[in-house]
Amino acid sequence: MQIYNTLTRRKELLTPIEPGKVRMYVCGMTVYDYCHLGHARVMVAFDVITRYLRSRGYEVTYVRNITDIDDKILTRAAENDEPIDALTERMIEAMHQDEQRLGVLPPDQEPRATAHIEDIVRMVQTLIDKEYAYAASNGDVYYRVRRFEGYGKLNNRDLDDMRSGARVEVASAKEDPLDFVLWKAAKPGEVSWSSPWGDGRPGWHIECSAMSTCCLGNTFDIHGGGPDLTFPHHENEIAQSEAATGQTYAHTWMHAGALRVDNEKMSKSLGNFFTIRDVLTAHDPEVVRYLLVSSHYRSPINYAPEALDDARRSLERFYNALNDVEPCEGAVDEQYSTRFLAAMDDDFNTSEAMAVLFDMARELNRLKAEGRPEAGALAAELKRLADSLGLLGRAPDDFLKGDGVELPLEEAEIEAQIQARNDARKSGDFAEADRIRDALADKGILLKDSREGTGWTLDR
RNA sequence: GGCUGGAUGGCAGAGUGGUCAUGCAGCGGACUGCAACUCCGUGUACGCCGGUUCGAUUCCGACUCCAGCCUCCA
Repeated sequence: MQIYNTLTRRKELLTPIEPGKVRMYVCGMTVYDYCHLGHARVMVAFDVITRYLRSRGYEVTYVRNITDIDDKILTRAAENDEPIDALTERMIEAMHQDEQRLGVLPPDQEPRATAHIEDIVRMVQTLIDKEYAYAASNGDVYYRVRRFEGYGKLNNRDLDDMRSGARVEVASAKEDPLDFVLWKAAKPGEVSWSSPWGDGRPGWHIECSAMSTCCLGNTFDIHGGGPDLTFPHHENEIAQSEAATGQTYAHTWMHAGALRVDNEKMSKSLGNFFTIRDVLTAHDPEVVRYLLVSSHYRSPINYAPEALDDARRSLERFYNALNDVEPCEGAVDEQYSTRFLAAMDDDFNTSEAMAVLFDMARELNRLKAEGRPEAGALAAELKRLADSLGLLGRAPDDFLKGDGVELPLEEAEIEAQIQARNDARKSGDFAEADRIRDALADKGILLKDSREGTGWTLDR
């Protein structure tokens, strides 16, 4: 199993600290708003990674945090005139719904920053004791970046290069402009926790260091996140954790590619984002997931409605192939799983893995056409492999007939029309038969004649 | 300016030093009453200029362009 490591900028063999076990931490959401497709991409990417590693026999402990205290949360709660807890609970629940609809399995642990204040304070104190941090005159505690030798190693960045670009903060209490905040002093009336340095709240980076260490130990196997977290967030995490523990923080750093719109990153600050829930009102969740899985996790994906149409047509191909086959036990040509595993073992190459699945679908269609009994075993194998990508888990009919989407006609009415058309066909009245078919097609019901009879699918 | 990636056929998107990615769309054929589904067949694709090589889309160098990070962002 090879994985691309952002830290070393090359693929490396996965060698878990504890044989057979993988401990993974992924930076999660700041819960002040609904998740957008960029978030979906990260969730799905690490969901596939987790599913696949498990299917390969690894015992994975997947931790993804929730940032439930932060400036943006305070601002939004104030704007809404809503208690902070109410806002964050609402958004967490929405996030769980979104995930669940996208077929993302819950992480094993979902620590919240506000539940780990003690751990955070303890880590800040350790950093102060080791002189990697200092309490400033304004009540903030800062990390002394220049004291940490390895600073910049994740991003291959030189401190002096950064310095020229760093903004000069007006009246800063920092010793050095590069220093970043570990603990923020509370302004009057703000939500706060008490600490040796006065009332305040944690800085953003420290919570991840504290919670990951807390849940997974000083050193763990994989640390992941979105593409925009490499700097400064992950760089700062390394500085905090390695200074505090004196040990390597994470072995492998994994970053998902950006989700773009019109060739620009989808992000809240650019305001060009689509929320997951909005997209799901018009598109089947599995179609959205398919779009996210069909590209390699590190490549950028350009979001466009046409891309979703393509994704839907591709899934239709799979479900058409799986339709009218009862999956069952049986021998299957091993080349499929061999190729699939080889692709996935190479840094989770889902695109290549999908190509194998399409080959299986073609073969399945052939077997079906010939009425061969091996079709059932091949269908089962196709579903089994696709399951490690979180795809093709439904009954084909559910997907092809809309699954929950409101139908333009009652099912019984559709069946009645099909019966009427078949009667017309039998009596040679093809004009009437075609009229019925066209009328149904106008409503989005597409008919398919086969040896077994006439079926239908919903055209979305 | 610094640091990362990237540029592949109509579109999306893998990959490889010399025979097929794959999907969608298109075209031809089969099946069908006609369609749909499906099957078979089908495409002078690898940004530009040099270099290495018997041979480069694939390796090396320059160039152009695109994106991300350098500020909160997944």
